[in-house]
Amino acid sequence: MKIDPDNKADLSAQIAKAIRDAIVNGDMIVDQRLPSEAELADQFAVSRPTVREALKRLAAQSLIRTQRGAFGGAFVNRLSYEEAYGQQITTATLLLSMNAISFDVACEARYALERACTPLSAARRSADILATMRAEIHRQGQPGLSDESFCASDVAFHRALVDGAGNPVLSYQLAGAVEAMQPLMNMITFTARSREAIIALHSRIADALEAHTPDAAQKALHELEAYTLHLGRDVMAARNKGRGAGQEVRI
Amino acid sequence: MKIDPDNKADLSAQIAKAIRDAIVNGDMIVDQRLPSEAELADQFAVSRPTVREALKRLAAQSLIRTQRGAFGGAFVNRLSYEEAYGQQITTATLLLSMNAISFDVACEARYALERACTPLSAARRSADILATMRAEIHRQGQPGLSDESFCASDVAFHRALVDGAGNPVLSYQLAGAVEAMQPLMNMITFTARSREAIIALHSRIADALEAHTPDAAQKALHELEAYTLHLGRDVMAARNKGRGAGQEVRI
DNA sequence: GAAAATAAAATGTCAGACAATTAAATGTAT
DNA sequence: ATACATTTAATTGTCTGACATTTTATTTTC
Repeated sequence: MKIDPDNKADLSAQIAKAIRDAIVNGDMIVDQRLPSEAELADQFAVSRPTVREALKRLAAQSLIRTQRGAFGGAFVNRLSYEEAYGQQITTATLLLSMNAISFDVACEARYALERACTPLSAARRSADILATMRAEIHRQGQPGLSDESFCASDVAFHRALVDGAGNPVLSYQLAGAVEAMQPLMNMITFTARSREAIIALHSRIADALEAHTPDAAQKALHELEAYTLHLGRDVMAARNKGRGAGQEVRI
Repeated sequence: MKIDPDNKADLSAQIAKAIRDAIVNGDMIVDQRLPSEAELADQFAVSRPTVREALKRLAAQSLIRTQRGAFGGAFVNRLSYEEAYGQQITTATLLLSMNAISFDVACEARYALERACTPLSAARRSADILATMRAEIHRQGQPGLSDESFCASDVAFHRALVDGAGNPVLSYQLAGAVEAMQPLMNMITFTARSREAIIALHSRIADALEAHTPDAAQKALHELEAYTLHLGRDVMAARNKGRGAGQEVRI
């Protein structure tokens, strides 16, 4: 791992890469202690600040954690689901916000992913998950609920649908997708009219899961996608009126 | 953004968070230049090495890029699909390799995600994608192909299936899932026997996409999942023989 | 034997310097 | 006047050395 060819790229980036490779390849295992900063500086023949920059890069990716004091140091970190969730959401959010993604594409991806979970959720949905969904539906029907709160509840509902599949890997993968698209979806829920229709479809989905009828859930989800797409296009059209723009939108 | 309360956490982490928030919230837009390291050190009332550590953290997440020389500096980076892919794959790989994920759970998640793409792929599959799939199938049938090469080809085939949906957001979301599970899948393709069955199912999937028959593709994918699961369980059983272990496995 | 003081090891932070790189500004020759 | 070379200034990259802070192990003291 100590190799460091004499190319002219950032030393700290090269060192970070060497250590990252060692971790990903399994040469260093979870909770293993890295050499101290001073020792690493020696090994790589660089100064301590350079080593520190490399370590901060790894820390930013949750690959290592550091502990101060005697017998402290940098340790290979076990990447938890929570940390991975967070990174996933940040990355997905930035990807969507920085690149002109058409509403259609984002919407399609979101519902395609959710449909992947629906059969599993219908088979396994726990009483807990169902209760969450019912509670969110009830909340969405409250008069005077702000747009932000409605959207947050919408996200919570869809997350429950995903979590209902009882597969943590799926939940991890989809959390980013669903949460990152919230700002996009926010735009289309500002009328009381659309809320009613959305709530009705949410109820149908919850009913279908409760009845263990995946096809019915799938159908309701498809209708929700079509309705969302329809509303989204209306909003886009209104937005772009007089601007002559296409469907591309910066969220 | 300059605020920095006097809590006792790492200064560089706090500064990184402040800048990251500014970027995520849209206070700083793509390609905008950050103040120079010296200016940031002034603003946050810390030393330049501390600022640099913060910037390296952000660079590790592809949030900024730096340029040397006059009129250089740190700039907000447009997160590209490629960079996001890479991070996704790294994160997913570590998540799976560091946490004891049962083969069943990983397998289920992978095929659930792929099934989400299949209807779209069947509707839109380009000649290009079909050609890729056919080429990979042909490659998989070559005698003397190493296990590693077979697995790489398998991954390429499944990526083509995903990319066939023609939705970059979906491709991004699934790239990590599919690639991260490669090591898991590697274990189950070491017999010539299983290769034949897998190739046959790949062909059926390609045929179904070409014929625009999503149901047939879905059915073949289901069978592939069942077969994969079956093989995987055999491998697990053989592995754990005499160890009295459960199904959990460290990849 | 228990509590307090001490020592040691490590990360966190700072200050100041120099090297390397890059684009703009300036100068020079054709 | 234009093309090319030189200088200059700004900025990141790196180094050295020091001190502060935190944490654990050890030693001392009662």
